[in-house]
Amino acid sequence: MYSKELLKGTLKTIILKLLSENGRMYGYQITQKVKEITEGKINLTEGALYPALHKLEADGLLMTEKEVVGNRVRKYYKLTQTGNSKATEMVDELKQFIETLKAIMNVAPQNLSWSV
Amino acid sequence: MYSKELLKGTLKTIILKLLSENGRMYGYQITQKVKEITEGKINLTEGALYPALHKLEADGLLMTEKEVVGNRVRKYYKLTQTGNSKATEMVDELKQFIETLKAIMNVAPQNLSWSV
DNA sequence: AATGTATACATAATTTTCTTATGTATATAA
DNA sequence: TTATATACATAAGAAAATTATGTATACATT
Repeated sequence: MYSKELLKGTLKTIILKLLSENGRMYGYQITQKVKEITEGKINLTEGALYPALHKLEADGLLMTEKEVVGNRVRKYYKLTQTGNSKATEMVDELKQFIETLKAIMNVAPQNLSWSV
Repeated sequence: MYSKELLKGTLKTIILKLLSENGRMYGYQITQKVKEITEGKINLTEGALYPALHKLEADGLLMTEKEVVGNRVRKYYKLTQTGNSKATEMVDELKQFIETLKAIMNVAPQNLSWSV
């Protein structure tokens, strides 16, 4: 498990990315999918996930469908049209940010600018 | 410029990494160095940087040296021994986290598990 | 002389976004 | 009946940023 604070700022992008691939998903399914893909290294907590989903819905990026499975109500989320383009945008930005971060993390140790 | 929220959670690691390479740096220099390495894509604000530096010092990861340059006092930060090992640790964790994020961002579109 | 920009530090108010804890409820296995 | 898994939700609190502001020096431009 990673230090929790690394996840900050990336949660919404992760949600949008998963929905853009899977069409529709419900909350618990998202937590399980993330656990699966990351081999348990990222564990989405409900206290982070549900408020994020509600925020994305309130912002018009997601829409919901309720479905009764067994004796329970599941709430499926899927991207709206706006959400779809926003997903592409945010995923692209995150990918670029990742490259930028790598640039920082891999700068050569010591300043070699004086060497010939 | 990236959406600001992406930086969340990575600032301290960036600071520690830069200090582990450059020996010692002062605040303003750190902002300029980040701007340079990232080609302006990441812009550290003072409101984020200085509190982070103070926190790292309070936690014993950084120590300071004041130096008068011209007519101004510069405050140089450098890693303590604890800070040094912590830097390595946090950089490693961030690198792994980056790989995990990439795994999420690059999962194949659509679920192909039914295909032979 | 005044204005703007760069350098250099700092902090306060506010907002965002998490963590942690808690609550409700069904289903199943031990 | 107890624990675990499934499934949702929210409230209290903490952490970490943004935005705004303040101080001060130095230099270039108007």
